[in-house]
Amino acid sequence: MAELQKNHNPAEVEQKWSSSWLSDGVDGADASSGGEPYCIVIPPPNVTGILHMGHALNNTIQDILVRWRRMQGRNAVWVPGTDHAGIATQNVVERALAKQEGKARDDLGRDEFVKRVWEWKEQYGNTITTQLKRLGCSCDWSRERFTMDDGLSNAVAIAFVHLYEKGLIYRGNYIINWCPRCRTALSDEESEHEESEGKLYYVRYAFKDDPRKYITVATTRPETMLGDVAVAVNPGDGRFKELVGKKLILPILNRELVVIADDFVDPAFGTGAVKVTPAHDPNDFEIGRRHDLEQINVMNPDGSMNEGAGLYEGMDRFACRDKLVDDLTKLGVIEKIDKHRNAVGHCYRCATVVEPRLSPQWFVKMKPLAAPAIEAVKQGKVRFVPERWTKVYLEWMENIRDWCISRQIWWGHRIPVFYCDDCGREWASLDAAAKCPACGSTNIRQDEDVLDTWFSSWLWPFGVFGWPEKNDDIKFYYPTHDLVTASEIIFFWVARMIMAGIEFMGDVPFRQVYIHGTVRDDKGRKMSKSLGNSIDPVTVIEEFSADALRFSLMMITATGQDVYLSNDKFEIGRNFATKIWNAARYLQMQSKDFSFEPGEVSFADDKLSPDDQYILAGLHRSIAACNDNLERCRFNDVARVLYEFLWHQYCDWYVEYSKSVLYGDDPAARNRVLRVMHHVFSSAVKLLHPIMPFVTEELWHEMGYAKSDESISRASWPAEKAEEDDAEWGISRATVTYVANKYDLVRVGRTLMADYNVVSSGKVRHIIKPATKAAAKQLEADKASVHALLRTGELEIDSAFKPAKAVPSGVCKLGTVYMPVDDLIDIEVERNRLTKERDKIVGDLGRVTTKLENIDFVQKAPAEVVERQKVRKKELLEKSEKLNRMLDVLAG
RNA sequence: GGGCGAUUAGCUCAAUUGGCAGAGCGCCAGCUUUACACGCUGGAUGUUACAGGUUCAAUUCCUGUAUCGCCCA
Repeated sequence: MAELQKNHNPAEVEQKWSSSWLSDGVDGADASSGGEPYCIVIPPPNVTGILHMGHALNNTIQDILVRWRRMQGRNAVWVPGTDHAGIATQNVVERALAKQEGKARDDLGRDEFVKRVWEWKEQYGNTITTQLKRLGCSCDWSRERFTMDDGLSNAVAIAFVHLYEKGLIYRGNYIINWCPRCRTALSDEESEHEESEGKLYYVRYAFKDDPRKYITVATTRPETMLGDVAVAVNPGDGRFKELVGKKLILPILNRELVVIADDFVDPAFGTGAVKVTPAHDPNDFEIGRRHDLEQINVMNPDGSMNEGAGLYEGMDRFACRDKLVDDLTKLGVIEKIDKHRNAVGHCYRCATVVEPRLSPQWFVKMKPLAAPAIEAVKQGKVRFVPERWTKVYLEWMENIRDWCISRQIWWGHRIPVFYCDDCGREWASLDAAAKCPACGSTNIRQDEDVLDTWFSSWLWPFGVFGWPEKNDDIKFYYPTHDLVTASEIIFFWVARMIMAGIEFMGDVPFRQVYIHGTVRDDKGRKMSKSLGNSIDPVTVIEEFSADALRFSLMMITATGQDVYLSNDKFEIGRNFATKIWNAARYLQMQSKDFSFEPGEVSFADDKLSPDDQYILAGLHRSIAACNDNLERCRFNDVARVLYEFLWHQYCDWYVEYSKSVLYGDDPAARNRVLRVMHHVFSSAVKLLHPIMPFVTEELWHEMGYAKSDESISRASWPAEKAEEDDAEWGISRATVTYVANKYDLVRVGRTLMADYNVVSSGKVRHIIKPATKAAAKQLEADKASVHALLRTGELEIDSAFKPAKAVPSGVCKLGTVYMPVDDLIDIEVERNRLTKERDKIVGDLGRVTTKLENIDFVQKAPAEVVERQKVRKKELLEKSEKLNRMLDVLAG
């Protein structure tokens, strides 16, 4: 064994293993190897993306799951890939084009522009996957997919044609969410509502037959009045009863409007009369259809006013609003302008205010797809963790609306629908036909639009395996097991994948959905570029290490709760890695002439010391706790268990104990302790591997645990042992309890030293007066360990000890600890100390006694709980008596 | 307007089926203890947001209030 370097050098170590894993393909998986499958598909990050903390959290969790399952012996695969992110990517390339060449996409034409996007993707599109590799993600990179690659493009076309022919895809002229900056339609989910302070304008529309009379309508978007065709009132609203059917004159444009009655109108909102603009508002659109009203579009795709807006033509919609309000004021028809809070839709890619716009678009009919997907979740075929998200999912699914899937951009899967300009035939097809299937004309063309990016990602869990091929991979790995994502994506992606899985594969795409929290800054704000409060994971990796980033994230992320991050949090993981490194160094230094091979280790033939038994039992409980918490996606508990075990059980106690043996001269004992240490340490390193892959891999090799250089990620996960199994190695429950009490006793002794400031004098002497004969026997047999742990100059165990004079002392279950310090004792200080402790004990005793005197408690509480209180009372009583006796000595 | 979540030590968070409220960081005191100062030892710190209720027993279950956050309309 070569000696470990004094300090852990994560930058070097992580770089080394990262490339080693990639070149050896240790993370690859293969259906033909059989076994029990375990599969995760990555939520494909945008190809334009760079790693942010949300990704770091999301992918760390997936990596933990997949590494754990792999070590358990499952045939585990994690399929990576990226998403072509239509709008976002097109925006990026358009911006670059404008900046570098001063050109717009129209200057290049469709084919050339798409070519440029591919070039961009080839050059920059691997940024995020490279970063995921630095994070340590054990994806099977040979399976990397892209939503625009041939396989997935084929899947998209097949899915489209299938739904089209089934009548679940239709084209129609409806009000959709339009982003004037991206100049495309968006789905409802892509329009993010944000509450803001707006205004409510009250405008008077005069009657045609009597211009002195008018109806006042209220609107938040006055510019749309240029497209007004009616004014609507509620049919039950007495105020307007006589006015229905009368004609009004629209100010400015002087268009004739009719007053209509429609149930939709809320008499309590505004004035009870609303203007109706069927081409610019979804509700007005519906009213218009019911009343057969004209649809007048007054805006261009870029958000400027068109010729329908009369003299406002060419103005931007917001400039038009100002000017129009100005002009209306001059006309004297603005009654008032109120402040009004309302939620306005914003484009999720560029935050531009979304414009409701009438346009021909493609839609997926969702209700028939949603029904079985609702049923699947209700039947538990897919489980949400935490469970509360089930309700959010069901709520949305039960009120689902049709999905607008066409986008007026060039980067994406082009809609596979063709039109014949001669006979008007429309058909969907996988291949571009040469002529019209109906009339044979060659005067045909393909639809110009592309599909929503989510129309390809909803096929991801089977598309990545080559669907519609029925190959071995898809048969073996589908349905996948866990899906890990954030709550923001439930509607966009999770729900749609469930629908697609059932529709196209006949089964749900995954069994469990783990929804993790959102990463926020330490003030609770979402991390965002514009706020400038993001912490860049790559910087954290460089400053602290990927292991530190991963461990820290897990340590502070409560299940499904949001994470509050600040830079100093990463010290947790860094310090922990260093601690483990040093524990390894110590063990290595002690093992110069000792070799250890992990695997089937048995201590059945050893006479294990109490400390040995305690640490082995602790390991067994920790393995069980890790498994249990991993099963339940309680990753912070996994991290906590390992931190506590390795640091506070193994390092604080066992390593310290080991010094009493390893620096001694009993070769058999040395051998036994080294075997225990290596077994415990190598097992713990394996348990830690899913969270901290790099440092554990390094130690696995450096400590000589790796058989024929095999990666720790392929080592077997430690076998779980129940408490009753401990007996096989002679580990007894009583001894384990004794050791816990011994550590208490040691702490009492150390406190005496700290209180009297004699910690490093080396001259101090401790005397233990055991509480019972059994304790005396145990302590006597275990004296060397107690002596070493206490770090005292001299230790006596004396059942007959009676202090002749005042001696600093402390009490615990195993007995009383005395520390004679001639001349040093300040009787007053000691009396205060003991009195304080005695008072606390007496207080506790009082509470326990009250409880036990309560007949209801004794009768109704479980016997076990009552028994525990009785035991506690006995202990407290003994302790208080001891303390009283010690106080008597002081007084004496 | 509807739904969900949160409120526990100075800070960030735990506390499993209701049964002695814990950890990390920070703070205080002391340590060149032969793996580790990214460390060791010891210590202090709580009206579990508020008001009721159920219960032998409530941080935990129920009702209401307040504040903050998120989602949907």
